[in-house]
Amino acid sequence: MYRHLEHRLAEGILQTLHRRHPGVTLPTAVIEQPPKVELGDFAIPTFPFAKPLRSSPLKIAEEIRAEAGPIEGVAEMQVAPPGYVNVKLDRTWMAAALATDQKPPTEIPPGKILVEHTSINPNKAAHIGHLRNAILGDTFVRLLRYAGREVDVQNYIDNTGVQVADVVVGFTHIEKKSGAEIEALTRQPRFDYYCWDLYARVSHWYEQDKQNLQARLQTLHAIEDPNSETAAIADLISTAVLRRHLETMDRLDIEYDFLPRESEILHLQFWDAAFAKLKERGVLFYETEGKNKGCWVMRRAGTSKNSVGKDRVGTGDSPVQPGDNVSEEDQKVIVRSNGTAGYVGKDIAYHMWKFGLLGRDFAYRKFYRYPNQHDCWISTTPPDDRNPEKDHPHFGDVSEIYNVIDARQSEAQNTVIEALRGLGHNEAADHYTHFSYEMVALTPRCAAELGYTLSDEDRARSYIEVSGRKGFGVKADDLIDRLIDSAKKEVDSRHPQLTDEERLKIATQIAIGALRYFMLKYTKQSVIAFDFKDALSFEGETGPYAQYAVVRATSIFKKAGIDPDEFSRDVARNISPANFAKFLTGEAANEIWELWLTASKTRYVVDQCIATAEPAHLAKRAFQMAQLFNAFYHRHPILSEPDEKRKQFLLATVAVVRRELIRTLAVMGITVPPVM
RNA sequence: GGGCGCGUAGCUCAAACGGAUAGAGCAUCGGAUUUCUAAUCCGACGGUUGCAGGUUCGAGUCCUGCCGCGCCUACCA
Repeated sequence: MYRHLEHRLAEGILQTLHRRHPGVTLPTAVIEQPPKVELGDFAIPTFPFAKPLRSSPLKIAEEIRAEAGPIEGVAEMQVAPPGYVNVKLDRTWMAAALATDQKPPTEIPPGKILVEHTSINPNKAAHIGHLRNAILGDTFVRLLRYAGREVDVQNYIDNTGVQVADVVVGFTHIEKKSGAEIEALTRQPRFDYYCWDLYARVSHWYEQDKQNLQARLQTLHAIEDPNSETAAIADLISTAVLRRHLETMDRLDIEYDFLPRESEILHLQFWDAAFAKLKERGVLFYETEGKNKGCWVMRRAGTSKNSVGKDRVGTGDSPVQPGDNVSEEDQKVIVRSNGTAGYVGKDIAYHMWKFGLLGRDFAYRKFYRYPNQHDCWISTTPPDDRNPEKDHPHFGDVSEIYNVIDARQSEAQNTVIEALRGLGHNEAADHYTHFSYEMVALTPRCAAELGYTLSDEDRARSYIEVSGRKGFGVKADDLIDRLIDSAKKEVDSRHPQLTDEERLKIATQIAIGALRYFMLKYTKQSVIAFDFKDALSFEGETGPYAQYAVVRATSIFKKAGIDPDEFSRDVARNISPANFAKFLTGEAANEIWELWLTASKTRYVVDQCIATAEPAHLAKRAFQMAQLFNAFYHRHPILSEPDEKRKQFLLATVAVVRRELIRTLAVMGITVPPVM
């Protein structure tokens, strides 16, 4: 509702100015929020209009105030020096709209959006860094869906790369296990933990004797032949670990629609199709000398087109031609001299498929069914898989994509975008968003707590990077377990009358709320220095704080014997919102009005999060709303309120805030327990 | 060397598009409940937004230079 009024206001202002000053080109009106509610609900700085209108900001503000006709929902405008128009909403009108949950119609842009997130190498357990990725990605999916967009969620599985090969080496060369023995192990609970340790041992084994790296090369090569015993073992392991990852993420209510695998990108010759087009358009060129001799290379994204070429200095943006002078260090090898495509090459092919530009498709089968009966599909290769399903959803061929991938890969991501551009797919490139975020590292204290010995240098750092290769990090399931244990202790002591099952369910909701909030409260570009003390906190700016506010709101209704949703419907039907007027006017009402105003901004903040690709705004908002509510709760006893009309008004306030807070938390993937 | 990012209170972080007195949480100290459960609330303390210039009516935000830190810069993925 707030967002709707903002648009209406911006238009009204511009119309007024255009009417008064025909023919003058004006910048779009900036609508801001005044620093304090007393000042108003919207603020329009008039400074930007001063120059084009050759007038003073104050005069323009006065002009807007006097000349703008009535705007529905707006009660009054005030001029504030040095140059603002402060706009006050018609509080009663607004409250009526909110209490009855009116949603102005919105235009939903056409086209499907594909969000790729998680994409963990299926060779070891997920760790806290992967949690950040999945929680950011899943929340972004929920944001888009809240805004009415159609979204496919994909989790890319690199099941044929070095990392999987390394664990295969661990099983076959270090542990010397047979296929049958490995299969038995995959049935163990938390097989991914087993791989976590083994992966670290393999890295150590390589370091001990460089000769051991031969095993990696052989294994990597063998995996590419789908009929080999090694490929079968790799598939066994990666599939089992993948299943574990899905289970881990399922604990956090994170679901996927489709799991494209690298094995299919290889077997279905996606790369060949892409390679042909890339050569044809001159995006790739064959290097005939230097260290990249014999490779097909591409200009690295972000390197200047005319910084190196001897005869091309200053010639502008002519396209790269085969044999063009791109210095060695500006070259990105896409196809190795042995003819195999590297990671970026396969990624280009995959992204052409995402946009429906490749002319090929995966085969599909069902892989994982969630408790809510939602199916997650996986890619498959027809000759090997005799029963790919004919009746599958249509994946790919989308109009916009978001790739949740950490900041370290931004260059690779930009190279894929440049390749699309080079192929002439500017439209696709423009709708390709690298949803970049920083890593989760450990505080030195946390690292020490985990039993790692630190150098003096490490101790002085503010954070230390985790390393899957070294087995250094906090595993996702371990963290979730600890959070649940910790929450369970609190619930046990607070609600001994509940059954253990009930208490565990509540503890789980609290744990997930704490974890998801923790991962969302930092902006993406901030490195999270992880510490158990912060992550296990349930007080202050945390998920449980916001959950608790909702529980309080619910308990008021419970005590009164009223169903909050039913109450809201009754407000819509029976109670004239005009009754609210006297409780919403005047200085004393500002504090409660602020609560209503905040509650009106859900959609506004959702749009802001999407526009900036930053879910942290939403977490901030949930906390602010909970904070305002807790203060309100403390200040205004509701059930004991003697004035019946005022009591109804206060209850309506609680109902609206509760509803919007539940919605906001739901977009973050956080549910609210019945009691806390 | 080049590319990207960061530097804000003791600590961890906010402040979309340049806007009114730079805000939270934690920590520290002091207070609040016979009430709809205190996982709560109120208050105090805490700032030359790394440094120096510039643009602007206005800069934490934009530009230039410098200092410090991180990541990327593999025929790995």
